[in-house]
Amino acid sequence: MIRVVIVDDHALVRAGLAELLEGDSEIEVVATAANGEEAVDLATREEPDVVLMDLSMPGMGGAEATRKLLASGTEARVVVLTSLSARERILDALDAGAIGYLLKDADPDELVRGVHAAARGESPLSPRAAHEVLAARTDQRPAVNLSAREREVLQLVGEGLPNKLIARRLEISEKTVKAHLTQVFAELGVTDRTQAALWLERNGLPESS
Amino acid sequence: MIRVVIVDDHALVRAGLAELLEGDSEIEVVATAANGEEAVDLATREEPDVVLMDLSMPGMGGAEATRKLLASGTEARVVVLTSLSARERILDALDAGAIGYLLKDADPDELVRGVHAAARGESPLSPRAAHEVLAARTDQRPAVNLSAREREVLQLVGEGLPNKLIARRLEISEKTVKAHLTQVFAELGVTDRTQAALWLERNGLPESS
DNA sequence: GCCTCCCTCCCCCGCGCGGGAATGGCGACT
DNA sequence: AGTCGCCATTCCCGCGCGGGGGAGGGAGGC
Repeated sequence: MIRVVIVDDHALVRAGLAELLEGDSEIEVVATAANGEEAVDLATREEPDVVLMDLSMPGMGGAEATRKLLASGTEARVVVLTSLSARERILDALDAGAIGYLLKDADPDELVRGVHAAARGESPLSPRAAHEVLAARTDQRPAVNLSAREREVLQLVGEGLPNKLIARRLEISEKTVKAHLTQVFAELGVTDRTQAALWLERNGLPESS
Repeated sequence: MIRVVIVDDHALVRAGLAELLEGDSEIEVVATAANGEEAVDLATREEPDVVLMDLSMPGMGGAEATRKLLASGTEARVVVLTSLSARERILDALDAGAIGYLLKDADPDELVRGVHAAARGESPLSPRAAHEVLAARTDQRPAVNLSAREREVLQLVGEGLPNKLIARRLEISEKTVKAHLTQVFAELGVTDRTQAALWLERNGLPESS
C-alpha cells in the first residue's frame, strides 16, 4: 500500500482528493493536514510514502512546509498540487525538494498515476504545468539583484508611498530615495514606480540574495 | 434523486466533489462544467435540481453565470461554493439569485446536507461564511461607483501605462484621462496612480453597475 | 595597498502627474 | 419645457517624478 498524506487548507478539497485516491486499491490516505505546521507534524509521525502538498496556504506556505518536512528526515516524496491561476511559486517548491508537481485541474487518473509514480521515486510532471513553468522561468528575471536598501525602498513603493514619505521613513534624503529607485527600475526592467509596485505585488519581494 | 451539476474550473475539484456527493444515495451528479458558459449550457439542458457554483473562474465569473443561468428559466437552485481566502464577492452571487453558499473547507457532511437543503428550497448558509460575509460587508467599499470610462482608465493604470499611452489607447486626449483619474482616485480613496494600481490588483475591477 | 560595490548626497532639466475650475452634452426626472 | 445631475472634455498651474551625471566615504575582496 502507498501511504499518502494530503495537505490543503480546504477541508472539502482534502476530503475530495482522499475519496479519489481511496478509489485506487493500492493507495491509502493515512492523514490529511490543513496547514504547513500540521503537515510537518503528521509526516514525521505517519511516515507516508507520498505527500500531496497544496502551495497556497495561510501561515507556512507549501514551499516552506516542503523544506521543513524534508529536513525532518522523512523519506516521503512530496508532490506539489497546485492551480495555475494563482501564479504560485512552483519553482520554489521544487527547489525546496518537491519531487514533482500536478495541476489541480488535471484528470483524476493523472493524479492517481502521479501518486504511483512518486511512490516509485519517479517525478510526476504535468506536461501542461511544465510548459507554464518553463514560461515562468524565461519570464523570471535572471538578475534581480537588489541591495538591502533598494529592497526597502521598493517595498515602500509597493505600499503606495511617495518619495518624500519614503525618505522620511528611512531617514535619508529624498534624492537618495530617487537614486535607489533609478537602480531598482533598471533592475526590474520597468519605467516608473507604478510598474514597480505592480511587479512587487505579483512577484513578491526578491530574495535577500 | 437530486440531480446536481458541479461548476468549477479545476477538474480535480469537480471530480472530488462528485465522488463526495455520489456517496449519498439520493444525489446524482448529472454533469460538471469548467466555466460559466458551459454551466449555463448544461443547466438548461440537464435541468438539474441543484447547481454547485464556484465563484472564481476565468472568463464568465460565478456571479454572472448564476445570473444568466437563472435568467434562462431553469428551476435549479444555485448554491455558491467558495473559499474565503480569495475574497470573492459572495454577496454579488447572492444578489444574482444564488440560494445559499457553502465554504470549500466545510465538512463533507455539510456539503451533502447543503445539497439536500437546497433541493428542498431551503438556504444552506454556512455559519462561518455568514460571519465572514458580514465582515466583508463592512469591509466593502460602499461607494465604488465608477463610470464605464473611468473603469477603462483604471484598468490601463493597472497595466502600468502612463497617461499619454492611456489616452492613445482610448483615443481621447491626455487631459481627459487625467480628469477621469482624478475622479477615480476620489472614488477609491487613494492619492495617486500607484495606489490606484495596487487597489485594482488587490480588489479587482469594480462591477459594471 | 587597490579595486569594487554600496550607500549617501548633490546638481540640472524636462516631462509626468494631480488639483482646481469651467464648459457642453445627454438623459432622467418633474 | 425646464432643470438637475452625471459624464466627458478642456484649460492652467505647481509640484512630483525620473534621467543624466558626478562625487564622497565606508566595507569587503584580491
